[in-house]
Amino acid sequence: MVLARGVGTTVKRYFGYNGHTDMARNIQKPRGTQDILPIEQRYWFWIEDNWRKMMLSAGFGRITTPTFEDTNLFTRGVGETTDIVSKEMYSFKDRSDNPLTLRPEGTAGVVRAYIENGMHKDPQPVKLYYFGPMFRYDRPQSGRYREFYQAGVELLGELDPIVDAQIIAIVMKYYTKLGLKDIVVRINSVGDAKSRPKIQRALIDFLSAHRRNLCKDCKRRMTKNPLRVLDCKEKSCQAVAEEAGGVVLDNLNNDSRNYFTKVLEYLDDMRVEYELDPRLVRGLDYYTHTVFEVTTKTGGLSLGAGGRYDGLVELLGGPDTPAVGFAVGVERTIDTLKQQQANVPEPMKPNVFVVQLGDDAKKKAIQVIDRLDNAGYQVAHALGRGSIKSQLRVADRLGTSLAVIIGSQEVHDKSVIIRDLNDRTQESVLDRDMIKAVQRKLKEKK
RNA sequence: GUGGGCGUAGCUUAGUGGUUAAAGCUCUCGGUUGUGGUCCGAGUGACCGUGGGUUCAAAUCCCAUCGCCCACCCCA
Repeated sequence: MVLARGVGTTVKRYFGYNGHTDMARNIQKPRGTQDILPIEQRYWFWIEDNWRKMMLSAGFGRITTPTFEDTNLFTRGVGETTDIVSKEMYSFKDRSDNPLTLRPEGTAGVVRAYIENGMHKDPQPVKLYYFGPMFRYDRPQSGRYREFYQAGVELLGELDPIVDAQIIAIVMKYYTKLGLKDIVVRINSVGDAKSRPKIQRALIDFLSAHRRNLCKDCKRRMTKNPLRVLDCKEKSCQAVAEEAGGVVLDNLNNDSRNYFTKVLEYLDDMRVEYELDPRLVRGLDYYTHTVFEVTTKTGGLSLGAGGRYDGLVELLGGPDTPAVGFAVGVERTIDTLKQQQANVPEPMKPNVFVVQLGDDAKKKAIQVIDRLDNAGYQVAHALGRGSIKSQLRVADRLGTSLAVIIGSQEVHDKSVIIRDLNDRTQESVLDRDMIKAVQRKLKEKK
């Protein structure tokens, strides 16, 4: 036996063939992507349905933009120095050498559509929402994927602190409606375009003075993107970052400060619970004024983030237009729903199961299924199975409480058996009374 | 891009050099006529991630590689 095994090994080595060719090797999903199986879909329905309902009732219209766009949209819009653009984009050339990129975020595309479709000529503000996949070449880890979904909302064409507050209020209401507990929105202001240079200068001055206390990443960030030092997690930087947050607020110009104060006032009036976080900074270049991020109170990954971006429309070739938006991180929100064991509705169970025995009964079953379906019932069956036993086992597994059973006797009698799967009682009714009988039985159960 | 952990059946795992790789769950069939959940019986199911090496002998030891998970960076 040992010998036989040895021979097999020899053959394998000699021919270099192990029964499978390279072509037969199983293909796996690309790194950082996921299959969302039927059992998971209840969460996705829940997220999406609530988003749609909330947005529509708040007067936002759905917009669907392309999954890929001209690469320049993102390099210009998101900012060349950002990590997203510099190292996380799925960029490629199509067969005509057009430079394209799978969208890494949703706002740039919406703004492009706003401009391209002349929506700046519509009554302002223009209120839009979307739901769809985004792509970033990240290293996957918990709550992070290369293809991930965002539910987003954008309000363009209005500069008023009330709309910032409204967006925040509406997304907090959304998270609450999903069933999440202990969530909080952290909020900050990064100043308007005019106060930006002053803030930058003050910040660089301040950081330079404390250079020796900064980590090497922050020394690099200091000049390139000083705001980013504020949310450095390096312990050595914490103290400096804390103070630097104050530097930003101190250097807001009057407009920015007043704007921010107003936003906070409105939030208080709306009784939205928020946390002022002078160190909150967003990773995209286009933000101005208000920035905010939603997390659970225990911290962790952000469930969504947003802010005001008054310069973006103009930057992308449109008229000078203020705007504010927010994006929900769908996977992270679902993770949190699970962690908190939130009450997410289960998919509808079938309420009637049709069992058939024999060829004639199977043909009759098709008609019975159709009648039940037309009467509005969720009908399940296992027409491919023969025995009553295996069919009823399926009915059990599905959790159906009522079965309609058809054998050759019933075909002959123009009747069906209606069986209550909970109390194991059953009765025979004529075909023409079937719907009525089913209706009565299901009513009893409620 | 950097660091750590892990890859055995669809799932959860046992098996650390020696017969034909083991179990639970799942799945399929059956437990005498046309009746399910529990129970009982049987069966299907494993390129032991992949490639190479060491050895008489490798799931087990070594190297490489790929994949998954986690953390950093960054971000939703």
